[in-house]
Amino acid sequence: MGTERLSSSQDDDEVRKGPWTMEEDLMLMNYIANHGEGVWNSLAKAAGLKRTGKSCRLRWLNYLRPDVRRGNITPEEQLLIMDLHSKWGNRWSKIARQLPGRTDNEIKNYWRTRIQKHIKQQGEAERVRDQMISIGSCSETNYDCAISPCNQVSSFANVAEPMEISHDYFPSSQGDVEVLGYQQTTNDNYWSMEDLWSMQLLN
DNA sequence: AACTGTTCCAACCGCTGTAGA
DNA sequence: TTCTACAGCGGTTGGAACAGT
Repeated sequence: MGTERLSSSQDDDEVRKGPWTMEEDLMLMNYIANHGEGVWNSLAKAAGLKRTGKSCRLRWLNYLRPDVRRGNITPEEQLLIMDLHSKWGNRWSKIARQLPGRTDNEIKNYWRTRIQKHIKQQGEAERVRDQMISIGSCSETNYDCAISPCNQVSSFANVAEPMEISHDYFPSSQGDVEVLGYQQTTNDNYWSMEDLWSMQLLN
């Protein structure tokens, strides 16, 4: 990324990398508006862009396409992503096709950031639990550590590959709770929604 | 205000599948 | 059958933006 090159007479023949400039965007948009999409390598040359066809394709599909929607993934979309991911795993493009205007890249990024957050949170929770168990101070009445299903679905490190068991990623944001129509009302719930998903999938 | 850590996402890379010669 | 070019996909990374101290 940080490899963006400023144009110079020496670099004129080189392939540009890095962030797209407004001028490049306009060139690509104008060309496609006039000629339509085509073979991307020749399109890049014909449009006068010093980019690879691959780069042009990616820029168009993920950013410039008129019907592309970015940001503000709705709770409904969240739910659909979760559902489809449980069926198909990391088939981002397949999932994206079910969400009009969304790109595989965006869904992939969205998923990854959620997962990474969850790995961290769960990892910390497990470490605390382990410590509590090891010192024998785990209360049966107010702490869910003893037989927590979190210990069965060990971590997202495992989930990353076989995503089929990944429903336990449910983030704890309010929107998700609304989507689920399920709310944990007290702190003595032994099974979180994450855990319920895990159990369902393990069965 | 300055610094540091974290999050998010645009873009790249490498690989695979497919079509055509 | 093999080779080449291209499209498409999923994984990864770099850095800007943001949040916290």
